[in-house]
Amino acid sequence: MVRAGLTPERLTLAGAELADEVGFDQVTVSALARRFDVKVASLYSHLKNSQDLKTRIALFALEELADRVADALAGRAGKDALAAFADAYRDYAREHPGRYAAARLRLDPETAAASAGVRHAQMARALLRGYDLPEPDQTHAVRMLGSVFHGYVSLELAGGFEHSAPGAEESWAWVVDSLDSLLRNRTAR
Amino acid sequence: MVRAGLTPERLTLAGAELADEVGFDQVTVSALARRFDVKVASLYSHLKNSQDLKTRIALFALEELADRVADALAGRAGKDALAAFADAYRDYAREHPGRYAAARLRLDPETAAASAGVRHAQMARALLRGYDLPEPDQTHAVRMLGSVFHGYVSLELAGGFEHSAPGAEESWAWVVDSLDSLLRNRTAR
DNA sequence: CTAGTTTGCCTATAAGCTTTAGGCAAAAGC
DNA sequence: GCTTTTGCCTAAAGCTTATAGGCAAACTAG
Repeated sequence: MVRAGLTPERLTLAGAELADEVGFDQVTVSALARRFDVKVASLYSHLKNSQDLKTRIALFALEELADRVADALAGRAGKDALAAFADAYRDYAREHPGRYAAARLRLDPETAAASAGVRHAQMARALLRGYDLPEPDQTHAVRMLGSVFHGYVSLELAGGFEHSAPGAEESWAWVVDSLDSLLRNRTAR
Repeated sequence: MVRAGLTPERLTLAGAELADEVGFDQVTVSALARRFDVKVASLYSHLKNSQDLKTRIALFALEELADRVADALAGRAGKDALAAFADAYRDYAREHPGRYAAARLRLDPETAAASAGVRHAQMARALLRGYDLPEPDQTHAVRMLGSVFHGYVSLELAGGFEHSAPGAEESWAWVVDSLDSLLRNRTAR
């Protein structure tokens, strides 16, 4: 019989695609095996277990998202950078809802410290340099940006803005604009 | 044999408690049956299925949280009301992480329309009356508040603020303060 | 190029969760 | 007290995770 050519990397990528299609919490070792037309047990040579698969997908998504954000940020500053950062985040979540959900998986501290999550934090700080905030305000601001972006995207994906006007797009612009003026104000104090 | 006295209400409450103990996504019909020392099949006379259980817990949590927010808001206005609203939200999530997660379950439109989710939206709008925003800004602001509160709480629960200074408490105060001044500024325009 | 080793996917199996069908006894109604 | 209703039961099937052990394909050496 011909071998399927399974590797942790291919399984992770396929898992990410599966997550986007059916939702991250519907990603199972069984479903992944079906997708490769292979018996379930075969995957356990490449993955420790189901949790391992999910962690790999999460790390993959964190990397991919960090790359996108980095691209978006390149050569921009101030409000322009803020909007690019925000959009990169939101667009990724809308294009890849399953991967986005994966990126929110709680990782154990060591795994998190070695993940692209670190880059995310660094980029947020780089972005905020344009607003010249003293500590601890900068940290507060990093947390606020993370909260707003994650919160908005998560409510939007959950369909929270679907059944009312104005559209999610307009509110997003308003929110980004508000954050910009907020940060500029905080600088001035 | 003595009957256990199962009802949908008791099962929902026990399910909420279970969610707080082990996490909302670990709530299973099996675990609930164990908790009542009853066979699994017995629960299916009271619950349509596993999804039904989760929906009931979600609706319960939405009600409970709405009650708390209403209490917190009573007799307050302006920044005082904003802080009370924010704290009610965050405190509930920290006391009842499982119920909080349940409250974020995606409901089908009809169920959502009949849920306490409606009250949440109304209270947010009531809160914002103190800032005197014209439409569509008020809607944008409702969405922003929801995003920030949900985002912050969700990141905090996920342990995102655990391994760095300053504490989550201080950033929360900063965020609430920022939102207040942001909203006051928006009014002035 | 063939013999030995490693590797990859297999079958078999067990245990847990969901859900349905049908049974029997406790509680409620008359 | 007798009947009806209700509540929890056993049984069973299908799906998931996970482990153990087998056989053949692919690599590695001589």
